[in-house]
Amino acid sequence: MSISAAALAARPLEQRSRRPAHPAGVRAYAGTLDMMGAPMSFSRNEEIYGESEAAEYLYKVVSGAVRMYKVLADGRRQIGAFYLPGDMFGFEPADAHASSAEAIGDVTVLVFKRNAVLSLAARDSDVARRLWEMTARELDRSRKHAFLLILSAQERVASFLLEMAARSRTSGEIELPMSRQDIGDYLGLTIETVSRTLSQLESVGAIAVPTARRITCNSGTLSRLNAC
Amino acid sequence: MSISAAALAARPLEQRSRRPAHPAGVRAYAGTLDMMGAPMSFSRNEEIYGESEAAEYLYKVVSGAVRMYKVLADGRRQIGAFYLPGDMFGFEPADAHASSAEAIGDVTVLVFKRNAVLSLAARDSDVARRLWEMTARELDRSRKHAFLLILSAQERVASFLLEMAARSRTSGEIELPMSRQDIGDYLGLTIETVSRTLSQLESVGAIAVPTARRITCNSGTLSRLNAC
DNA sequence: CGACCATTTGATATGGATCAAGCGATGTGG
DNA sequence: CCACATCGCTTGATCCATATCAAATGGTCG
Repeated sequence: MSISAAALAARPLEQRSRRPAHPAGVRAYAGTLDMMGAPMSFSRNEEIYGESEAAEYLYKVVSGAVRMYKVLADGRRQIGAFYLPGDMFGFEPADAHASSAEAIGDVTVLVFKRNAVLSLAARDSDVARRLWEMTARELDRSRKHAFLLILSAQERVASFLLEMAARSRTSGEIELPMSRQDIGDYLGLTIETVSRTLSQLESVGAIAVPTARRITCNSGTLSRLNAC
Repeated sequence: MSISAAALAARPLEQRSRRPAHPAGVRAYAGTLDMMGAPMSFSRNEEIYGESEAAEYLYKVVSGAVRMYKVLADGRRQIGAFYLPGDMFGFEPADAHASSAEAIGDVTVLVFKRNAVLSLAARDSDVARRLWEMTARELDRSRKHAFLLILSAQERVASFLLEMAARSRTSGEIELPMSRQDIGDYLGLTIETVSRTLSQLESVGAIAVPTARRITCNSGTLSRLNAC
């Protein structure tokens, strides 16, 4: 668990924003919101924002993957969501973050001033609508996540794989950006259980695992084990 | 589990709206949104809306309590949220409900046409902001709920009691509107475990349980068992 | 008073956690 | 270029928290 490394990276956002003029992979964006975003990069395990920090920014993933999580006093960690390219994150009902966010691998995001977005939304009802839609979609994801956590280990892992497959829209083959520990902390399982369950799904022919991070899903068989 | 009774009540919303002109407990409301609400009553275990029904309305609880839930094919049920007087519910990112909602006891709600609210929001940025805030608050609740589900039984029950105590703002004494089964389905535990855990919390002096539905909390002691 | 339903309590079973090794890939220094 | 250290993952053995099965208790309503 790279908590200490992350904590180390927790300096004020301003200091970090030595932003390259045109970072790799950032194209010209059309939407009003997208125009405002400043590109910014984070390296593996670097903290993007920390719990109880002021929620000054909204983020949109350009490349890489992000984990949003909370840690309890005794070290238990729950990952509340993974964010993949195209996803926005950083929404908070309050002015302070209730969770932390870290780069899983190297990550590029677009950063938006929360206040700027909010005041823009106050004037432009279209922006307001999009803001609401994104929050509502996030709510939907969160509810689905909560729903996962009452299922059996096999159902949780199957649902997770189906979710990732759907989101990375490379039907079949998925390249997991996160470790088994991350998966476990997202699903409320230990790494051992995640690993065993994957092996079991493989032996049943629901998936193939050519390398640890690459999984080929048999969506039909997986869905049948899924219970949702 | 009153599933069959609920299913029985699943007739179109229009048919149900033999609304009394001035149902008990409905005061005059000031806000723009509140002005538009039509009061409506539901009796114990009556369905308010069903999964995959069109999400045509938003609701605000006036009196009573509501459970929002999903049921799996094999009968497992998860309650995603409880709504108490003052809470709004029925927000959905899509046009169809992803869950069902039922009256726990007798309930009075105000009903709002979703389209009317949305088009009002498109014109009035203040309404739009309130809509967004409510959705964001709901998101926050959902995340907290997901977080609950990775804790131990004792931590879940303690958190639940603290949440209910905070929401019913009658510090100390809480009157639970829901059954042990409801609590279990909300916390991802069986009724037996809920019951045992309450007994145990009582024996430790963290709570008193004069009657099954009435619980006196020792917030200090409870928080210490809470881990959050 | 009696029937019914919700809740509590007890006995046992089990899925996943924990503890403990082993394995394979990746990277580093000699 | 290879030996070795490291790290992430897998597999095995055992334990424990909670589920399940079963029965007793209590509260409510006819």
